[in-house]
Amino acid sequence: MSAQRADIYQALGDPARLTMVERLGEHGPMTTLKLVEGLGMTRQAATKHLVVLENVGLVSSTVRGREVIRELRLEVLDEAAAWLSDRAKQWDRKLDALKTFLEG
Amino acid sequence: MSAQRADIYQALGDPARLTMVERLGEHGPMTTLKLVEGLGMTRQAATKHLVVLENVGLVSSTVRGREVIRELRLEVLDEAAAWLSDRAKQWDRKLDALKTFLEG
DNA sequence: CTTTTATGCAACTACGCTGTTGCATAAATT
DNA sequence: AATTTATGCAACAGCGTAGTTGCATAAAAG
Repeated sequence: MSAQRADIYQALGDPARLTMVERLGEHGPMTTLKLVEGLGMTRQAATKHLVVLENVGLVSSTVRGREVIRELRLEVLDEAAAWLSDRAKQWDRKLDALKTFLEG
Repeated sequence: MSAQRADIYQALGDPARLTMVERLGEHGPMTTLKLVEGLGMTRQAATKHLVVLENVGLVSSTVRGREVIRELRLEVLDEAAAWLSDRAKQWDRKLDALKTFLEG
């Protein structure tokens, strides 16, 4: 149902996580420490946010030596964006038709 | 910053609220009681969700007699969808350029 | 080999969110 | 006028989330 669907928007619905997503989109894959810079929170807090993003598939991680590289999964973000766009368009037509029906 | 931005996705990030948005999009404006049908929760719980949706501008309400009619604000939903779409496209180009740069 | 760096895991606190019940109000209905 | 219907408001419980600190580990650097 809408449960899984909602999870992605919930993941995006936190300022810290949205900022992380933006950073990954603007500058490409990076480590946890790079991501946490300027966020005003500890590394552990940031890690938790990254786990949330990973659980919904928005971010993937690769271990490289002692580092963990986090990467934005654009396909997933794109799918989430497209779903909203499609619904918005679809409902626009539907509600428009409903409106003209009620008026006419 | 991303705080206000995140609020909209957080509002969408709950199964009950997302279902309400879908219902409003599919069937047009309706009362709280119509909206709560089949959601498996009390009217009061549903009202709280509707307040959340209203606070971020996704839903507006009109009092008609003893009823309150809730309506989906498509412009706001559309804006939220467009923002995600735009970012997804923008980052796709950016990360693609970064990738070919690193490879080449 | 010692030290620094990057990270994970666990326990704990604080707070907010979701949902409930109970009561009050005000508009339709009969 | 009495009843039903649609709603709001407030207090409360439960639970999850966001954040912290502290300790452990393992790779890189010196």
